[in-house]
Parts: sequence; structure tokens; C-alpha cells
Amino acid sequence: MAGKRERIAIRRIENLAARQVTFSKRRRGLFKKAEELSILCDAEVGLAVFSATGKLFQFASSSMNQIIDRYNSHSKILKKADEPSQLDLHEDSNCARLRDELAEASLWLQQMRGEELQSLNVQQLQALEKSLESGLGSVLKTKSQKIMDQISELERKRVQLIEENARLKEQASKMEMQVAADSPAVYEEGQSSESVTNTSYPRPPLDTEDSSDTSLRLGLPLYNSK
Amino acid sequence: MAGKRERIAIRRIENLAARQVTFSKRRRGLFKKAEELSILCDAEVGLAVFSATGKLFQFASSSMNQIIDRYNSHSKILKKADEPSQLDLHEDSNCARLRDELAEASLWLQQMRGEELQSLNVQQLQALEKSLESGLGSVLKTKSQKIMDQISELERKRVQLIEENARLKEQASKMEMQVAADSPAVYEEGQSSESVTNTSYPRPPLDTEDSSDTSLRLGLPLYNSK
DNA sequence: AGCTATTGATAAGG
DNA sequence: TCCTTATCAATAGCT
Repeated sequence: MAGKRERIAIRRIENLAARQVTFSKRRRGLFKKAEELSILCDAEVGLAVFSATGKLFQFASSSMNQIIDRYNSHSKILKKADEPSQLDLHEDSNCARLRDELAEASLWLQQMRGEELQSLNVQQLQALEKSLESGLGSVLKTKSQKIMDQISELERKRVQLIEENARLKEQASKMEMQVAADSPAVYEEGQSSESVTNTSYPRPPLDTEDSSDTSLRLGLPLYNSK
Repeated sequence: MAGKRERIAIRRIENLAARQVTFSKRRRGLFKKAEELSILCDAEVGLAVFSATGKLFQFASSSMNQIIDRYNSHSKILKKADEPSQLDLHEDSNCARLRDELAEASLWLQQMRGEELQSLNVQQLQALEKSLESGLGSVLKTKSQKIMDQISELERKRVQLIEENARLKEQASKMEMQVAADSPAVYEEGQSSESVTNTSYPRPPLDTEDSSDTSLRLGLPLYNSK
């Protein structure tokens, strides 16, 4: 069912539909590779493609205007004073620099509003988005981890306390029985806990554990480091 | 001997030599694909690459100047008339700018309304990504709130248990004193809690409270709804 | 728009 | 920079 791929000759594809499909596929691949080259090798890359129907697709690692400027600079060195023709003649004096700045600014605005994204196929948009997303992700991840740790710790201590309670209850009932056996009149209404006599009773580990628990005291433990 | 190739991450290659080698290889590949695209699909392609050392490499299916001109023509449509030929040069700079912004906004609105989206494959994906991201943000916010609630609840129960412990300890020591007074030989080494006799001792609120606490039992309470 | 069988590109290592 | 080779990635041909 799949492709019995054959190598194709590099010449114009006559079939219109096939040509358009290939254009789409290869264009994507080309732009991807252009971007990868610019990132991997720290190169400035500008790529413009006009489809047979006249539509423009572009990629620029920085901005196309900047790349064209840089290209022209190189070309001038290799050639001559370039062609100041109509464009440069009247703009050069006062408007060229301003025009470039405006072009850059509007390009940025376009990009930030979601416009001209074609020219940023993957790079700028994704760089911006990824930096926000990854920063957010890291924060959330760290926060979640800390929360999880705190929950585990709380749960651990809860279990400890429950066990402690069980021990104490057991002990209490044990003693109750003894008390009842020895002097049955002592208990009438259960434990009305008063007369807090602080005896030298050997302390269970509770308080020791609890003293290491300061970070869990407050209502907003999210932002506590351990 | 040969390459045990591994896939590499698309980020700047730190090693200089490796970066240069990769630059050479990939640059060749990129130019080859650019040429193939232009031939196969009858497209006009211009590609300029500046190495990190500032060297220029270029490919153009026709001529770079022609492509730049054509590019500028397209850009002008989106930006401004760009032909303030001497006459309206000074006066219209602001007006042209405003007009440009309006034109851009219109185009953007078109795209947002669903027009021109086919040509914005990556744009659409990333716009979708962003909306997903904001949705994710809401989810995370809600989740955080629930976790906070659970922590508060755990903390509340912890305090309850501590109080309960304190009561039991108090009671225990109270009884201890009684036991010691009535039969001093009973206690020798404190509470080695064994012989778990489950008496009909009136239960403290612990277990009752605990039964409402099922969602906090597991190690991953993050994904529990209340 | 998806899916594979193939071809093409290329990371490592000399 | 140029080979070689093992792998990974792109994509031609179909559906």
C-alpha cells in the first residue's frame, strides 16, 4: 500500500498536481533544513521561494531586511558601488535608515500579533514560545515536585502520628484496665483532660519529629524550600 | 571505523571544529535541495547564508538581485508603497506608516477569520499550541488550588492529631501516675507497645476524620479530584 | 491528509 | 577536505 519509491530525475515535474505536492513537501523540508543550519552552525540564513503561482515563502534566521542589507554589503564589495538607481538615490539621504527601522519595527509587530508567521516558520515563533513555555514548565515542574515532597512528608508524619495515637490508645486502655482493676472509681466520664501535669514521662519520638517540621506550618507552603 | 550516527539536538554546536564541519556538510545539502526545489517545481529560489565567520554563500535560481527585487515588491505590498519618490517623500512618511499598519491589520484579521490559513500551516499549529497552552495554564491553576486545599486539609488533620496525641499523652501520664500510685511495679521500661488489645475504648475522632481522607492516601494525589 | 518503502542526508571516525 | 559506514531523516508514490 505504500510507496514503491523511485528515484526521480531532477527536472521540472510536468504533472501540475504532483508538482504542487512536491513543492509543498520539499519546501517544508528546505525551510526546516535552513533553520537547522542557522541554529546548529550559528549562521545567518535567508531563504526566499516564489512558487510557480507567484506566492512568496520566506525564512530568515534574523530578519529578511537585515539579511538583504548584509547581502548587499557583500555584493557591493565584490562588485562596485551597487546600483544606487532609483531606490537608493532618493531614500539614501534621509529616509533609508528610518525606513529600515520602521520596517523592522513593523515586522516585529506583525510577528507578535501573529502576522507574517510564514517568514518565521519555526524559528522565531518557536523560540519565543519555547522560552516562555519552557520557563513556565520549569517553574511548574519545580513547584509540583516541592508540593509532592511536602505531601509525602505530611503523609509520612500523618501515618506516624496515627501509629503514635494507636500506641497511646493501646497504652491508655491498658492502663485504664489496670486502673479499673485497682481502683474502679477513678474513671467516670472518660478523659476530661485537665491538670496538665508535665511528668518526666519518656517522650515518644513525636516532638522530635515535629520540630523538623517548621516548613509545613504555614498556609502557603508552596514557596518554601526544604 | 564508520559512523555510529546519533541524532543530534537542534541547538548550536559548541565545538568549533564540529560546527564548521557540520556547516560545510549541511550547507551543501541545503543548497542542493534549494536547487532541486527550484528545478522540480519551477520555483524561483534565493538563498543566502552567512557563516559564523562572516563568509557569504548564496544560491539563486535566477539572480539574487532579481529575487531581492521581487521580494521587495512583495514586501512593499504588505508594508508601504515604498515609492515615496522625492515628491511625497517627507510628507507621507507618517501616513504611509499608518496606512501600512492598517493594511497589515486587515490581513491579520483575514487570517484570524480563517482565510489564508492554508498557507500558514505552521502558524496555525502554533496558534493552536498557544491556545492549548493557555488552557493548560488554567488546568494547572485549578490543580494547584486543589493541591493547596489538600495540603491545608492535611495540615488541619495533622494539628488535630497532634492535639489528640497531646490529650492521649496527658491522659496516659495521668493514668501512669495513678497506676504508679496504686501499683508501682507495673511500669518498668515505658511503653513497649505490644499485645494489641482492641478494647471498646471510646474512640477519639481520629478514625472518623480519617475516613473522609481517602483522596490523600496515595503517593500521587495530584490527579485526584476532590 | 496519512502511510511506508526507498532514497537521500549526514554524524562519527579516519 | 574527502572517504566510509551506520543511522536518521526526507520524501515519492499511493490511498
